[in-house]
Amino acid sequence: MEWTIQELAARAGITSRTLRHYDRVGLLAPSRLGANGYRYYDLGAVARLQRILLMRRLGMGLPAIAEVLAEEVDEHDGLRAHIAALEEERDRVERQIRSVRHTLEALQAGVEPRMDVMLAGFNDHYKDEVISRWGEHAFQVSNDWWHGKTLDQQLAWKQASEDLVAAWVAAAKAGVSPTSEHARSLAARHVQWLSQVPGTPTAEGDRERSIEMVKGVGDMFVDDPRFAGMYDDAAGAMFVRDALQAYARTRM
Amino acid sequence: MEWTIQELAARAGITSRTLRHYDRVGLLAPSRLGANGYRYYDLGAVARLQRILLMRRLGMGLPAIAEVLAEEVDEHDGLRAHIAALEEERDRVERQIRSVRHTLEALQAGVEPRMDVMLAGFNDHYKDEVISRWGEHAFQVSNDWWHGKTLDQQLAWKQASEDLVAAWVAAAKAGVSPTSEHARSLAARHVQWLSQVPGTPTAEGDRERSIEMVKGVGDMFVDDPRFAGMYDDAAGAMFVRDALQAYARTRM
DNA sequence: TTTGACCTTGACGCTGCGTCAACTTCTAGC
DNA sequence: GCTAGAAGTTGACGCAGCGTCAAGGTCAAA
Repeated sequence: MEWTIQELAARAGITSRTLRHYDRVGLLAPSRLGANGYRYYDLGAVARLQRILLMRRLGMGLPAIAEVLAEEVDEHDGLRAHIAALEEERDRVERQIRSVRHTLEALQAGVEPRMDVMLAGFNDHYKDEVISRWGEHAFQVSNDWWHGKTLDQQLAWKQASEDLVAAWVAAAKAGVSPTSEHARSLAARHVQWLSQVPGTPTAEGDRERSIEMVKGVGDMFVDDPRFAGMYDDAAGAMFVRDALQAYARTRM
Repeated sequence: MEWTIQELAARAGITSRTLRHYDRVGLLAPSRLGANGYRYYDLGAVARLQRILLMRRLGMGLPAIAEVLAEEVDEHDGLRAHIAALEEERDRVERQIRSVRHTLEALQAGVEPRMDVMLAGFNDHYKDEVISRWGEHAFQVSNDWWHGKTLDQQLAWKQASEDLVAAWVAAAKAGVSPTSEHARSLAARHVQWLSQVPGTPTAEGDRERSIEMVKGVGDMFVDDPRFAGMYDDAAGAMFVRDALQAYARTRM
């Protein structure tokens, strides 16, 4: 028994283009090639195609399927790995749903859903940076913490951050010295504010790493262009940095 | 305040390539274009970019985002539609997980996980065809029914289908007439077998549509190349068709 | 022999950028 | 003022998995 490309395609519920594609990428060659160039498929090819389509329906990529068919990988293990990947995908979509719902709620409450730039390091957006700066664990914990808050709690946190920024800006404009008592109290407030977030060294009582983190946060104000918009001039950012560093050196 | 492309990119946690892309596709143009061709972005552009990134993080496509920003679509409605789409995606992944788990079980039980071709019309693979032939409802119901069965039940169903095919083949080879009593009893058994599946007209007691369906199933044996492999020759398929049609005409 | 269905090989399109390549322009230190 | 290096620009290809023409050769039935 032998089938033409269209017959096999109809039988399998796919198009002939797909079969040509599989031929081209080496996934499924026809069992016979006519003198006219026509592709003919026998039972063995049909069986192989069925395995391919089975795996494809399960969402596997063609290279992965090719690997399995080449028996480089055990089929059971391949499927198990695939289940794990699917579960992760489902969880990702779950999180997205929660996130969009949250956004919608915030919009309906008349609040800007965009998180404040001072949250840098504590949301998904800055995930990579947080991980590289404070480790995977810190991201996981702080991210879960943030998403576990109610909208009201998030608003309170946002308000606190805005108050803090306003205080910093006012002090900078007033020409206060970074080592003055006022600057130190602002820095203390800043550290206090940061230590609310679980996963940070400060929250975990790790003094050595807390000091490093506070210094690092100070540097970010000057070095990181994402913070550039927060102050009218570079001097403001430098003031915050210097105040935080002085605090870290002498009060922590 | 104004930023260069790199500054804005760093601020937003994306690359300059992305910003150029957004410019090219008309999603976000720079607020100013230098005489040297450099792109400069102001606060308005930053705000627009933040809205873009917010929506993108929610998984929306760029054209959809552009629509929202063009205010052709209400933002709330857009998000609600997006939530619905995400929920559907999550459910789809859910179903996939169940399907793969099922496949793995079947493999471990030493059973071929590929459903029998006689199930055509009652599994995902033939979804489009079932829907076009018997409607969306039939697909939903029969698909849920199939996936709700245990492995043992599926195996029993599969065995019954194989017995039925064997009986048909034997009768065809024996040269039985399609209108003979033997052929009629086989047809009755076939209809009985099909009526187990909820969602079919037969199972739902719709006599008119049952007759149509049985005739249609008969036609499929001859017209549909997916059934071609079930019998050694075209005569076998024609025998099954004729027997089913005779049964539908006289006994239903 | 014609007609229409089916076969072939290109080649572009889609999504959202990543990643060279080749070239110009700005910035900072000497 | 010079020069190095960082940053800017516009192409253009690549990715996954085919869909979808285009242009032409082949086959089966009337």
